[in-house]
Amino acid sequence: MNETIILETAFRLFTTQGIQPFTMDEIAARLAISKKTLYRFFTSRADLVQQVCRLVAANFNQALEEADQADADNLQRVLSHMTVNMDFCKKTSVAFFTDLQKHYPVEYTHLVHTLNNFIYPRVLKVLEEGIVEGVFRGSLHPQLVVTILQQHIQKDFEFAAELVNDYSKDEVFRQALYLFLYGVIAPEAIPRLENELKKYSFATRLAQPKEIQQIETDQHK
Amino acid sequence: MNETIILETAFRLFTTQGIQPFTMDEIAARLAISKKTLYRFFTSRADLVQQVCRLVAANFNQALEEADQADADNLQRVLSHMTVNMDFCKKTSVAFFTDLQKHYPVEYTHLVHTLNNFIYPRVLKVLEEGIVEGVFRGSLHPQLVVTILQQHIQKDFEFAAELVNDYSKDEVFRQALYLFLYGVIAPEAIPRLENELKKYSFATRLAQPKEIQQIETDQHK
DNA sequence: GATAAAATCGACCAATTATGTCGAATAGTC
DNA sequence: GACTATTCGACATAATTGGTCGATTTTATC
Repeated sequence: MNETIILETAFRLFTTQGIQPFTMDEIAARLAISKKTLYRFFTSRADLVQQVCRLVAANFNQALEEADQADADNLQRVLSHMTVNMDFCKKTSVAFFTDLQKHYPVEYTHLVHTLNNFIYPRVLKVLEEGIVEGVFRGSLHPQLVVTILQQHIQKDFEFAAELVNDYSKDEVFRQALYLFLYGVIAPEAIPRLENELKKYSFATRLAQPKEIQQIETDQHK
Repeated sequence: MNETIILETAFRLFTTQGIQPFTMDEIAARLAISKKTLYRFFTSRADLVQQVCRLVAANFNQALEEADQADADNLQRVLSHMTVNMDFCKKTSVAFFTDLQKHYPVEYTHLVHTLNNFIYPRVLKVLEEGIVEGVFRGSLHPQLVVTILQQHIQKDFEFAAELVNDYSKDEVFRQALYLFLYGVIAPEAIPRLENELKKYSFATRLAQPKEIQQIETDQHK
């Protein structure tokens, strides 16, 4: 048994289903190891949680850096940044954050701070450059917009968690994304935006039943 | 404060986020009442859980009865039954069932039994009639198919919960639904099925971004 | 507005549950 | 077979949570 396997298992369980449902006994049982072994690699539960948080942050940053690698203009960059963020929100259960906030408040604050510091400076920079370039509306106050965006995403995240009922998480984030993009884009750049969005439509379209498209085609015959 | 409000709050919290995350203190706090008041309406936590389960069952049955009201043939009935079931799966968090199974095993068994008894006899009857009518394949063993269906849905439910990551719950259940429908339908009734499915497409289409449709239309200009 | 009854509060206790420890057992190496 | 490294799971201790109860507030009635 090694540290990586334990950490990755904990990461998967915690981020998808929350921290509290998994006791140290439970985790050890799932890995088919004893608690003693578990405590050999992680000095305490708090230690395990902290390392999972680091992994969360590292993954998020890595996704952003990969997005940055691509040769892209400012419109494309803001889109890819937002997509990374959206995917992160979809992948991560709110339970993870609520459990973290309640039981490891310091760690929670730190993680949120870290995540924000990864994405918002990037978005800010791209917004500022894009405004100069004319792709985003000149009336935008970039710093303020980024702060507001930060608030909105947090709310959407909580909202999506409670409303899995009627709308899919997917749809909530997609709508919020569009709201933001059309909110910042300069009117004359709208066609460009829609063209860029089309490139992303493949990913979002996975959620659309092929059967129905088929049926419609049949109808048109 | 009255019993209904408490019960409905607990119902909403439990079914969407699981039972264990909500202590009696937490529930009381959310309702802005004291524990004493809470215990005036529900003699124990087990009592509250039990009543929530009854409400779950009642809602499920009501949805099925409403579906039965409509004047429909056997194909339409099987579709509406399956849709009710699918919606129920989408609305209800797995955490609710896993918590129930672990901490209130008797209640769990009873609820599952009750839910199954609501839906599967209905599906069985419609399948049997539909086979005679020729809308479903004559080679089907209805009783066996229903039992298998029951197993499959349970698995899909667990699966959907773990994979919220990459696919939306929506899509998992939709694919499973199509798999079942095309699995039982008689080849000659496929056009009818596809026609019926089209009526449901509105509901499933909510998940499709209007913007993208718009963009596509623009492209075609 | 005085009095009684009903409802509410939240501190408290007891029981459950979880974390973290430790001696014993097992596996591997020379 | 002796020595080391690793694993096991029972157990003690700490933390959490279900459930109780007297004190207090609110409501109803005269």
